[in-house]
Amino acid sequence: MPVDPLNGRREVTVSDVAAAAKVSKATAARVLGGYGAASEAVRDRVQAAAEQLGYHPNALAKTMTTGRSNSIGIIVGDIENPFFAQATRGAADVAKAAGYDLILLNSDEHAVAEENAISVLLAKRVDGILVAPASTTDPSSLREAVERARPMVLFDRVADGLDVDTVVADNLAGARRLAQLLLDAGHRRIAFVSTIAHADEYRVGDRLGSSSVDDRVRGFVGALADAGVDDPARFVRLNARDGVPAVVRALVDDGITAIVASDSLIAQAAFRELRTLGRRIPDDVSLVAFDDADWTSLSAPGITVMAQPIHEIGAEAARLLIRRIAGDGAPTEHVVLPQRLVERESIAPPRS
Amino acid sequence: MPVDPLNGRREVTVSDVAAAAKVSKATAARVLGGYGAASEAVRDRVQAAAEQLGYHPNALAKTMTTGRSNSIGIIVGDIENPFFAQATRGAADVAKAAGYDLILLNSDEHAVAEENAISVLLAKRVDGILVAPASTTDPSSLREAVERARPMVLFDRVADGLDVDTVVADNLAGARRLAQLLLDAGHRRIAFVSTIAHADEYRVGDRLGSSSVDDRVRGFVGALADAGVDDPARFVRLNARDGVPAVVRALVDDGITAIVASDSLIAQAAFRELRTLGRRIPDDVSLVAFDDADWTSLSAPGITVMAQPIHEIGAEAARLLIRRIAGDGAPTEHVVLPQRLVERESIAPPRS
DNA sequence: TTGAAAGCGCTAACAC
DNA sequence: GTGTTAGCGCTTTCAA
Repeated sequence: MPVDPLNGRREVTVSDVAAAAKVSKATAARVLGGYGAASEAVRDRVQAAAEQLGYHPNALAKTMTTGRSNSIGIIVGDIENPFFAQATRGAADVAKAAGYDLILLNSDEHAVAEENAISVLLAKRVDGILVAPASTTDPSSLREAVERARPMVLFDRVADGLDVDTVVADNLAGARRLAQLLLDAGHRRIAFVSTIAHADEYRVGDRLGSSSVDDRVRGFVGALADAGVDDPARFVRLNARDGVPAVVRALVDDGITAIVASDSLIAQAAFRELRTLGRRIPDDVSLVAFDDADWTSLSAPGITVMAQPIHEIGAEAARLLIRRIAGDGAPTEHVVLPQRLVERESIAPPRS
Repeated sequence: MPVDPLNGRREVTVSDVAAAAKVSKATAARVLGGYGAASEAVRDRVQAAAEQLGYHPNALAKTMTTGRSNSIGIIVGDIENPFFAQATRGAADVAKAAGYDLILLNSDEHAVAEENAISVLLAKRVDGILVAPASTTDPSSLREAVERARPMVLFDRVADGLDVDTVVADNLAGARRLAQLLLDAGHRRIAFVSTIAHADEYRVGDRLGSSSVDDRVRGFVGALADAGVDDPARFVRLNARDGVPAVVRALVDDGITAIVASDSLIAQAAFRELRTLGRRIPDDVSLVAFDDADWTSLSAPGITVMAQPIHEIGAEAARLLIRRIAGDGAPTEHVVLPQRLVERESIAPPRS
C-alpha cells in the first residue's frame, strides 16, 4: 500500500513522472536527480511533468541506494549551554554549506545517553558524527561508532584510546595564563573551581573525566607550582555540581583571595554567592573564568576571562568530519585552537 | 553492490540474521523488529544470531516501508540565541521521550532559508515540523508543508492564514504590564525598541512581521494610550537591526526617560550604550525588557524583565506536534502561555 | 507460528 | 541518449 500513513495521500514518485512524460523511470530519475545525461527535449518534458504533478524527491529512498544520507549527528552536553549552542551553530553553518543537515542530541554528559545517541544516529545512517564526549577517560560509549567505521570527530574534549580527529582549545595554556595573572597580582591562595565529578580530593597526576577540565587544572596547578606555591593541588575544588555557593563560602572562610572558575556557569554562581556574602570583587576576592559569556562584560565589575573560539571549534570539527566523509584517509588530526585573554576589572591585589 | 560506500564494508541485515538462524527473513524481521509473533525457541535463535553477527537495524529502511521516520524538524531563527536554544531543549526533551529525534535548521529569520529548510525536512520525510516562522504576515515559505499535509506547529509567533497549531507567550499582556510599571513610576516619554524590519515609521494599525513583536507593540501602545499619552505610536522605534546604540542615543537626546526593549539582546545593547553615554539606570533612564536572561540579574542594576516560559513553549509545541503526528484530528489549537514579571532595580521615577 | 513474495522510491549497471 | 533490470533493508499481506 503505497500511501502516506500520515495523511492517506500518496506522494508523486519518479515513476509517476516518468509515466506522465512518457519516458522510462531511469530517464526520469536522471533528469530529476541531475545525474547522467538526457536530451534537451526529454529534460523539458520530464521537468514539466514533475512540475505539473508536484513531484518532490524522497531523500530517504536516495539514501537507501546511495548509502549517503547527507546528515550528520551532533551530540552535545546540553544545547541550552551557550557553549554548545555556539559550537553547534558553527558546525551547522559549515555543514549546511556542504549540503549536510544536523541531527541534534543532548547527552547531559551521561555515558548512557551518549551511547543511545550514537545508536540512534547510526541507525539513521548519518554520514558522520560530531561529539563532545561525556567522558575522556572512558569513551566506551563511543566505541561502537568507531568499530562500525563511521567518521567521528570529537570537539571540546579528547577521548583516550580513540583514534579519531579532535578539535579543542588550548586550555592548558589558557589556565596557565589566568593563574599567572593572579599570581602577578600577588595572590598565593588561589582556588580552582569545577563541577566535574571526581572520586577524591584532587591530587597531582589524577586524570579528570573531561580533558578540557583536566588541562585547565594542570595548567593552573603548574603555574602555581612554578611560582613556588606549596602543594597547589589542595586549591583545586571539584565535584561542585550542585554546590558552587557552598564551595565558594568554604573558600572564603578558608581565606582564599582569588578564584578561577572552570566555566562561565560556575563563575556566574560564584559571582552571585560572593555578592550574597557581601564580598566585593575584586577588592575582597579576585575572580576569573573561562568563556567570554555575555554577562561577564555587563556585570560590575566586568570579569576577566579566557575566551575560547567556540564557533570555530564547532566549525573546524565539522570541516574535519566532512573531509573524512569524503574519504580523506590522512592520519588522525588533533587541532588545538588558541584561547584569548580578555582583561576586565575582576583582578586586584589580595587584601591583607 | 550492497556495500557501505563509507567504508567498503557491508552491514549485517535481517536477511543475514535469518540465514544464520535458519528462519525466513519475515520471521527474523518479526523478532528483530519486535512485532508479530514468534516462538520462544525461534526468538532465541534469531537473537543469538543477531548478537553474534553484530546486527544493527537500518532505521531508514524501516522508514521506507512504514512511512514513519521518528524524526521531527525544528526551524529556529538562530540556535545561538538563548531563546531558541532553550525552546529547542524543551522540544528535544519531549520529542526524545516520545521516541523522536530533532533535525535542527537555522533560518536566520529569512524566508528563503526557511523555505529551503522546509524542503529539506520534507525530503527527509520528517514526521512533523516545528517552526518559529520568519514572517507572520507572509508565511508563504511554510505553505508547502501545509499543502503536503505534514503536521506543523508554530512556536513563538503565529502566521496569518495558516491553519496550524501555535504556541506563543502572552506578549500583549506582558507588554501592557511592563508599560504600566513605567507609567506608574511617573514616566510619560517611554520608548519601545525593536530590531524588527518595518517599511515606515510605526503607526497604529500597522502589522509587524512577527506576531510576538506586534503583540508587544500593541500592548505597549495600548497601555500608553489608556494612560492618556498623546500619540504613543511615535515612541515606537523599529528597524534597529544594526543600530541599537544609535537609536538609544537619539532617544536620550529626545529626552526619553524610559525604554522597553523588545528582547534581551536589544536590552543588552541599550544597557551598554547607556553606560557608554554615562547615563545611569535607573536614575537617568529606566530600562525594562522581555526575557529573563542571565545577565539581567547579574548586571548593576538588575533589570526588571518580563520572563517567558521559553522551555515550556518548545515543550508544548512538541507535545502538540506529536499529537498531530499520532493522528489527532481535533480543531487547530492556539496555546497562549502567561509571562511572568521579575522586578529588579531598573525602574525609578523620571528625572526632571 | 512461520514463510514466500511483493513493494517502499530511488539509483546503478548494463545493454541497446 | 534511453530503457531494462536489479537491488538497497526493511515491513506487510497472504497462505500455509
